[in-house]
Amino acid sequence: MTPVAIRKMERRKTFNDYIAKKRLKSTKQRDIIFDEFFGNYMGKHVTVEELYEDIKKRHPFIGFATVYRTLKLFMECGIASERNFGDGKARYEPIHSEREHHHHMICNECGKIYEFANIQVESCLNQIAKLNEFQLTNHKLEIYGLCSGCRAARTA
Amino acid sequence: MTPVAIRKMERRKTFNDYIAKKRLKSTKQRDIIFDEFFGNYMGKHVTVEELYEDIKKRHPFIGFATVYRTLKLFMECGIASERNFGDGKARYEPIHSEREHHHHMICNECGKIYEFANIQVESCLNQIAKLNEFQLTNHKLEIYGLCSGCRAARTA
DNA sequence: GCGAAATTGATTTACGTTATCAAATTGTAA
DNA sequence: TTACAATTTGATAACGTAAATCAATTTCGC
Repeated sequence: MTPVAIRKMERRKTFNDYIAKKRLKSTKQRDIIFDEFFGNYMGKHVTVEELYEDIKKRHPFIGFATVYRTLKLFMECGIASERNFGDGKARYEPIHSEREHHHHMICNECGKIYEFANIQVESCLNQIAKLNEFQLTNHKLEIYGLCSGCRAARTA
Repeated sequence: MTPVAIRKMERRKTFNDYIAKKRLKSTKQRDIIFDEFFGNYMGKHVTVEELYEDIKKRHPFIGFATVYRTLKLFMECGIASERNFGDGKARYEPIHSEREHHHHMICNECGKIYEFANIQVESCLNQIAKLNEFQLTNHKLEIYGLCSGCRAARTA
């Protein structure tokens, strides 16, 4: 089994446990949305609309509101994260692992989103939180600027 | 003159220069919004509505759209920054100084916003940008969690 | 299978932000 | 100062995302 498949199984367990704990119900819509989201969007940043359009191809009976609600559910149980890069649309991303937090560099010119992770930053933040007696649950770090490609294009 | 007053004057000059460079016009509405924003909201994070309501008390003739547009103008010339803490409303903040970048800790319980600055984080980010050939223009860092007060209240 | 509770999906509603446009204001050049 | 072009204003409409609504359907414990 590939690492991605294992990760998907882990998320599935977390989701099922959450459903059970909260006395929610397991439905085929939630299964479909889960499969689509964790099958095709690992490492991606998808808007609700994009995900909805994608799912509709194979499952035309699924409603827009259900996709919305299910993504919120994924967030609640901690298997997805929401990001906002300033274009007005929320973007959702399956969480890879609890340990490895990563961040984003967004190019102001072409809009491409690059990911990076940095241990130093993480330990800095933990120190800061500790110093301020703040119990850290999550954090977001975004760098805006010009990617190497657009920079080259500009000077050309 | 207080440091805050000096800073306000510096921002004023930046704004005037920007107006002149772009061949825009100096209006009494812009003056009023500038005074209010840089007079009462240094170190605060104000929504457009809050600022509008505040201004309306003394200047009932000012329009909502004008406040919006003027804040965008402040952003364009780099004397204000826009933040989004996940409640759907954009918040604006006068920029203290070009050098000292600061960040935010947001309590998930009481919603209070705490500020912090950290040189180590800044240098980390500069390194990361350099490594990825990314030309950094600005960045946002937000820590979400539980502040010490709410943590104490929860265990009590 | 029964029934309470949750979910769905189509739709409406809410809300923050942006666009529109006629009227007013500003800056400039004569 | 006057005239004129360009910008700005303010009220309102339009827009787009997210949330709320609600009857019909589905799930799940009994």
